[in-house]
Amino acid sequence: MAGIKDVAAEAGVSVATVSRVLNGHPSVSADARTRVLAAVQALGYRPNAVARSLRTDQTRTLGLVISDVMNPYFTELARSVEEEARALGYSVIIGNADERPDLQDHHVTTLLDRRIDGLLVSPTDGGSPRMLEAARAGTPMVFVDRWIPGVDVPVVRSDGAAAVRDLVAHLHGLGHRRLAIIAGPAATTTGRERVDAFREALTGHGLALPDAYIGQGDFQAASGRRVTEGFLDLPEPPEVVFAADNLMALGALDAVRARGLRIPEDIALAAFDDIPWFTHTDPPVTAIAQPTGDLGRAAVRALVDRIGGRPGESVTLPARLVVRRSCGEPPAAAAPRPPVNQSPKDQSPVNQSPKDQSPVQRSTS
Amino acid sequence: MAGIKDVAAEAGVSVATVSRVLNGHPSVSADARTRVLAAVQALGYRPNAVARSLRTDQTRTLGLVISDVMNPYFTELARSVEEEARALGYSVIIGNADERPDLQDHHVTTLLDRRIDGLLVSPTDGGSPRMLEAARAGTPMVFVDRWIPGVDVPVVRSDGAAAVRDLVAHLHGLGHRRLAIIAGPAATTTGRERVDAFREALTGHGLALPDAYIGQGDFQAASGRRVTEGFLDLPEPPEVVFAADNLMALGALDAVRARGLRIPEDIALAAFDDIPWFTHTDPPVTAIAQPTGDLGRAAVRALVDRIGGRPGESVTLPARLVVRRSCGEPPAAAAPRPPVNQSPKDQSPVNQSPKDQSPVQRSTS
DNA sequence: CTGAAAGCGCTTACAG
DNA sequence: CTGAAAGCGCTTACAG
Repeated sequence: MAGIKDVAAEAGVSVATVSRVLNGHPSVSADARTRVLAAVQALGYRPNAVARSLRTDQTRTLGLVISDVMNPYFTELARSVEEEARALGYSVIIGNADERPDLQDHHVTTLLDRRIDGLLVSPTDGGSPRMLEAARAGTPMVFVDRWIPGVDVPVVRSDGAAAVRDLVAHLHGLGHRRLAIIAGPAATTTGRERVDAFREALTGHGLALPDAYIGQGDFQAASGRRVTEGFLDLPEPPEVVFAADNLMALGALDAVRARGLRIPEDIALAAFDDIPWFTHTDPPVTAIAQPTGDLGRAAVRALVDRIGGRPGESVTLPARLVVRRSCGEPPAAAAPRPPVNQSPKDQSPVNQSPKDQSPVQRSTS
Repeated sequence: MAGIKDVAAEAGVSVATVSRVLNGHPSVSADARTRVLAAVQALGYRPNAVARSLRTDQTRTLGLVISDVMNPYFTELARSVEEEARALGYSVIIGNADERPDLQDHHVTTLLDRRIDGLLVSPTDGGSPRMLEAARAGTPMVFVDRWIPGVDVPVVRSDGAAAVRDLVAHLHGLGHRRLAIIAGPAATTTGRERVDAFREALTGHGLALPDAYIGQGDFQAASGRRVTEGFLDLPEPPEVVFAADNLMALGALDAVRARGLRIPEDIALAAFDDIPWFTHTDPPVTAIAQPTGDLGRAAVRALVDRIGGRPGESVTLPARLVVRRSCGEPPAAAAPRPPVNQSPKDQSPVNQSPKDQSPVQRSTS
């Protein structure tokens, strides 16, 4: 593979000059520039990014550590992150923690060893050692989706509280009174917040959230199934199961189906995180949709700001309720608060435009 | 950040000695080793992978260029690739081509600039310039899922011909005679092969595949929708639509639903590539499942072999038919050839073990 | 067993 | 505008 020396020789200049034209340095004669460019072309020369990184101390690479690639929500997040990063001249290396703190640490370590310029993390837990260390050491970093309280890093996330209130109002309007939740890990902010938002919304309607109606899941399908089975075994099973993510909703569907029960007649189901397939499940699943693409893009911009020494903006975007049929047919008129996006067509999200929504709330970290 | 010099100073040895203990070189005194290790510990030293790569000319990194991350099939493939790579001491950088040759080339270029040790590709097309160039230049490379004829690189893929025959037999047994296919891009091997296999299977039953029943899709949901609408507009619409991937099947579901038609009563649907959600769609979708995890792992092993100078084994694994209800209720007994995996429970794949299946056919490239 | 030194492929002050 | 030279953080023959 041709190196910079070969190009210099071919062009009849020094490697310094080659480097200058390659990096757009102004002081190069037109003649030299032409010859260098020709040589580059002739040899098919491509600069060695490893050597350049060592010298310049920057890799133009971002690390993204997510909790679970198999979760469509994170897949979409990863996709939008890569897009925005590419637009800004960065590559991204994805590390999949699979909801395991040890794997998360493995990826953080590997990424840091490779001297990535900045780190985007959706923490699996309260903070694995290496991750906390990275934050303390001043590595440019921003949290997406999930974050760790007390760590001074910008947070880009969505606030589902209003949507959860809409959901509970919708359920209450449908006559449901015994509502249960499949919670995510308490070690995650999203795990906690969604339960809190749900509980508060219930309180608003004079309803309680008994411990028996809080099932501990781990954001994976199997746990959704297990928890739902537990709910169904209760002397007084809930009328509604709200899964805190889409994979646990899949598990809940598995469990309900295995018992031969019908949704929503026998039990209603709703989920946090919307996905295209929810339009086509039996029945279509009522869900809370996040502006995932916007989150990914905002997170990259915040991180690139930090890398550039600027403050880096924390962003909170609203989620929204998408009503479908899994909680029961809403009465023709008179919903307590008009549910959003309840079009009869209800097109699958895959066909929609990528610009999800606009921010509702912003604050500088 | 502490460098090797700091460690050397702290331990009272030369950097050469530090390097030796870090790399497990045998000729180091026990005493020196102890002191170095203590210094490493004390300083929290981590070797700079960039510098090491420059020196050793290897990055311990694999590049994976896939056609579409948002496709659950490729997500799973990427996951298994990363797992196996990690087990073998490699990191992987994923490039998402989004079915665009120009983006594919962008990622190949970026990956090569970073001097990855080997490249795993599922080509989007007949071969973008930079990719062909990489193959010609002798970059260790292997194709997964899709490949390019005439390029001398090991291929790890699955053969769906037998499963497609099973599918057609199943459909024929159900009384269907007008069968249509939503094809993938003709520039991809999987795009072509699935149509060919379908046509041949039809011929086996004395059925033809008229041009009007071959819709040109691009493996994306929108194309599945568009093609299906075209089918439904035909004077004599097909009785069955077979989508060549799961995203186009999603689009087909959208289209059928928008027309207010029922599956399988009004039109039957089957898909290539199985996903957990197919169990819960309305109705559950009959699909052809690939041993995705096995493919990813075999591909990594083949690539690591090539990197190590060994030949690198091409592998072909069989896909299998999973019968559900989207093509009609099979007659209680007497299926023409017993469809595989038609358990009444039909558990969602998410709960199954990761070891998919064993190879049926192997050949050394 | 150990250290001084060269060198991986670049970039960038420093002179001229 | 241009080139010689230093140096980024490592690894590895080469002497000793």
